[in-house]
Amino acid sequence: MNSLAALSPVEQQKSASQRVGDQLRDLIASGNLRAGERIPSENELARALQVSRPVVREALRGLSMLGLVESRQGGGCFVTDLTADRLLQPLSFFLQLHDHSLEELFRARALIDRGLAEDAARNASREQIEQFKTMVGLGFDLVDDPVGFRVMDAKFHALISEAADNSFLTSVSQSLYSLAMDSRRRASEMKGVLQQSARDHEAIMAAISKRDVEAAGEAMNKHVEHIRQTTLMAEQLASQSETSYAS
Amino acid sequence: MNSLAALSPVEQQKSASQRVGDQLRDLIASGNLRAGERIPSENELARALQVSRPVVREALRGLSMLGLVESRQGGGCFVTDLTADRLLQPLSFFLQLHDHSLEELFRARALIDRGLAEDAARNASREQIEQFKTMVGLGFDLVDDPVGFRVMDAKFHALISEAADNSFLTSVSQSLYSLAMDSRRRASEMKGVLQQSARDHEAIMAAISKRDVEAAGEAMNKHVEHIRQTTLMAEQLASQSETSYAS
DNA sequence: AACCTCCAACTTGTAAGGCAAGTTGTCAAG
DNA sequence: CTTGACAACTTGCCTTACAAGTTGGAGGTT
Repeated sequence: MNSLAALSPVEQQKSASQRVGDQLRDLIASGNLRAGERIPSENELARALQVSRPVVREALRGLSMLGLVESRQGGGCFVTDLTADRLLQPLSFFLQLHDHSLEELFRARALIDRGLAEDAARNASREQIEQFKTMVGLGFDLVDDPVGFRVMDAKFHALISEAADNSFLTSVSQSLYSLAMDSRRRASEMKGVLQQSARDHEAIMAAISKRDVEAAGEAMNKHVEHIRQTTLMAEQLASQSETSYAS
Repeated sequence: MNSLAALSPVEQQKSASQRVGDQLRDLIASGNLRAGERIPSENELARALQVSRPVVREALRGLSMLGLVESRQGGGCFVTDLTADRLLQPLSFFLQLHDHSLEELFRARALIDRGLAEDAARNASREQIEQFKTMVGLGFDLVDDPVGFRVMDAKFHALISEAADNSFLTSVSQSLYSLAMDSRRRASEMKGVLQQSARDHEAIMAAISKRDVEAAGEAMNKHVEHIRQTTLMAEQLASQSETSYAS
């Protein structure tokens, strides 16, 4: 019998600033510190927590990088609005790092948007379906106006999220959407791309208005697949011209 | 014409520690600092960047909270392994904060796990399918051992994630999984629940081994639906006994 | 009395120095 | 060759100090 198995790892107590940061984070999570609220000054916190000001500062800086708080010189430190895109910003670094996972992200978006479209087909109100119809009509008018189309496209996806009524999935979907936006911008300049998107939107709208859950999911799946293909194509073209420029 | 329109917002220069943090983060993102690599000491960085040591410390602390670096007292500061679950840890706070209704989270998990099961059916290797089979067999032996079954269950879902080979979705799925774990613990004590889960696992495994993508997704969907029902039921029972105790 | 100006107090940003605690590599003794 | 202790280095934490920005109120003006 190995006596090593009986040994518990040495309790590595976290650093003081880590503990302070955790406490403040829990205060925010539990609602004791609400969005926009002012946080006691660094000196007050230091006195209250029996630590030095640098410790408090490091903790606040950490929370600031996580998007939980925001400090204004001379003004004090405040809890941010705690919106989804702010809190999910570290996510974009993760994507930047593992950039080989573009395929993964498109797959994720396909899954999630398919689900959102299904739920939209289940829950959409009369007014929302009317909005879908006007948007689809508008889309066909904007196939030669990339900027205008992208604005409409964002609203279209937002409306689906709204109809699906799932704030968590909406947050994730929007993060994925905005992450691919730079690449998408290039792709939307290409010929025929927006035409295809307009047709896709029409198919999605038709399925939702008919309350056909499965068809809505399937149409959205195809839409994301089209976006994936054209976006990757645009990326390839961009990197090719880049290398030819470098050589 | 409004002359205000010509004014650009005051260039609010970020704080020094923020800039230092951004620089280090970019070094990591660009691969100049690789996973596990040692970061120059705080004093060296301070000299190199022409700032004071507290500034460097705050930057490193921020990156540490983001899960990018890890400092050991006396040992130095190192880039972490940069695994997905470490980098996506802020996500669990986000889930905790916006207490999205349990319904939303279950719906999200249903969507994502359905997709993972579909991809697992597409990609699973021979060895992984063998592992699935042994796990399913083990599951039926553990229907009277809630603790053992939960361990197996976690491995089962982890294996699906592994087979699906999508680190992003895996992280989200695991976050959702562990988030509902406390509630799940209660539910798994109930009669028949684990029996149903074992049968669900069998159906999922069968679909995957047959490479039936759609059936795998459908089986997983039903599985999550069963989990949802029994978990919510257990929650209700718990809250009922709680109120009766309080009165 | 209402309003404006200015300043003092407060808050965050940054710098510098110092000591404690932990790790690591080296070097000498066994 | 192994082992032990020591020295150098590194992070953790504290203190003090000043710069830069914000805020609110005192005091004078209208």
